[in-house]
Amino acid sequence: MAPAGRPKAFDETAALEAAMAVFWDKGYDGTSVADLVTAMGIGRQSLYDTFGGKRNLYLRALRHYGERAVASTLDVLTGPGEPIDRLRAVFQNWAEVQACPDCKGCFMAGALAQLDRKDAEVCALVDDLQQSLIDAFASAIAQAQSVQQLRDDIDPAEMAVMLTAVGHGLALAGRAPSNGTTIPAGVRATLALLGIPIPTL
Amino acid sequence: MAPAGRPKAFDETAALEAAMAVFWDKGYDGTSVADLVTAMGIGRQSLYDTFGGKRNLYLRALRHYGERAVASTLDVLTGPGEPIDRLRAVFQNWAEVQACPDCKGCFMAGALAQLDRKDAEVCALVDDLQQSLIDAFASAIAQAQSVQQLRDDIDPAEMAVMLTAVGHGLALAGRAPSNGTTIPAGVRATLALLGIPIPTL
DNA sequence: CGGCATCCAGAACGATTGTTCAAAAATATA
DNA sequence: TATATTTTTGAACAATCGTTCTGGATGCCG
Repeated sequence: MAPAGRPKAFDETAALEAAMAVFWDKGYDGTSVADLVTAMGIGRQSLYDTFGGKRNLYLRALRHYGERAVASTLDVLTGPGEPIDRLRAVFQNWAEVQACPDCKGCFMAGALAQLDRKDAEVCALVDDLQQSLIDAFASAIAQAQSVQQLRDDIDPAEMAVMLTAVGHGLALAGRAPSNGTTIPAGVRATLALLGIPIPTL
Repeated sequence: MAPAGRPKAFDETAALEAAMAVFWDKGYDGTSVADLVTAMGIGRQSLYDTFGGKRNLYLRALRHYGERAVASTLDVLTGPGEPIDRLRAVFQNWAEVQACPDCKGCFMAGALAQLDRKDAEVCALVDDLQQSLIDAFASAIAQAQSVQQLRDDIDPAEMAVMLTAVGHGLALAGRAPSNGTTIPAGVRATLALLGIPIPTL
């Protein structure tokens, strides 16, 4: 049953994504609630009623990012197609996303770097996302190895850790102004090192 | 000629390193000048007289980090010994440093992630440090390739970008609580992928 | 219609921020 | 000793922060 009263005049997830964009761009401490309300296009009171304050809003934005961006690469890794093609697709996608001039890196990586490590809630959330990424990588790697598409002298779990580290490192480099040339170079070297043929990048 | 007057009662570089530790741990926005003066053990006025405020102090801490930590791995990369041994030494050193329980990752990586990208001064400083790291890696890689210690089918510059990305990614992961197992795993996979034999890690 | 839930605008809250001012105490050089 | 410079302590600055309160307008439900 719908509650009696005036319905929300704004799309909650749209507002959440707007907030995520601001946090993504300026970091947690760098964004004020004034920035948020103008970017989200809602009143300050609505922000507190709906999201419960700045910190809760940030946590929701982080979860939303996990359900969107992380889940999308998760889908690619566990999707159909040859396992080696899925691995290549992930890195190619990352290269495209991160090399754009106004790229802001990875929201999760930024959260990992700038948030208080003693904040248990954020640490747990980020750890979960990162672990699910590593697991998906590991299983795709194991599949590729089992069909002789990838050298099998390296433990899939350890290789998965390394590949996510590459992703995070490139996402960090994506914040620098010179990302247009460094990101594709890093992706190219990674794929070459894995023995994955590259069409053109 | 020494200036007439009461000499400084504190060691300037020691205070700078204390400030760097705080910035390193809590980030720029996360540290207040009150945190700084207590950690540095000096008066608030002395901080402004000697370092010229919070922002200048942060810039000096960043430069100091560049002259210490970055320069030390630079020395290893360009130092004596077989080129492949120097590459391995760098990663082993990183693994040791980052896997300790209270590791704070890489100061430069943190600066890259949390500082305003529009801050030209910080961007230029970090870019310089990163580029010098990449260059040192590239030349060590090229040397290793020229003596058949490393596969030579990959461009040294691109491989260097990838390796620094791995370093930054692992430094980011080093901030997470589970760094004790993930960091050595990532380093192991990286060295194995390069075909560098690993003693025991 | 009448109550309820939401919206917006704006003022105000206390707390903390980075920074500066002021005066007394300390120690070097001349 | 006298002068100059720095140190320390403590107070105060204006600005911004996240948050809450107030009031009035709006629209769905029963």
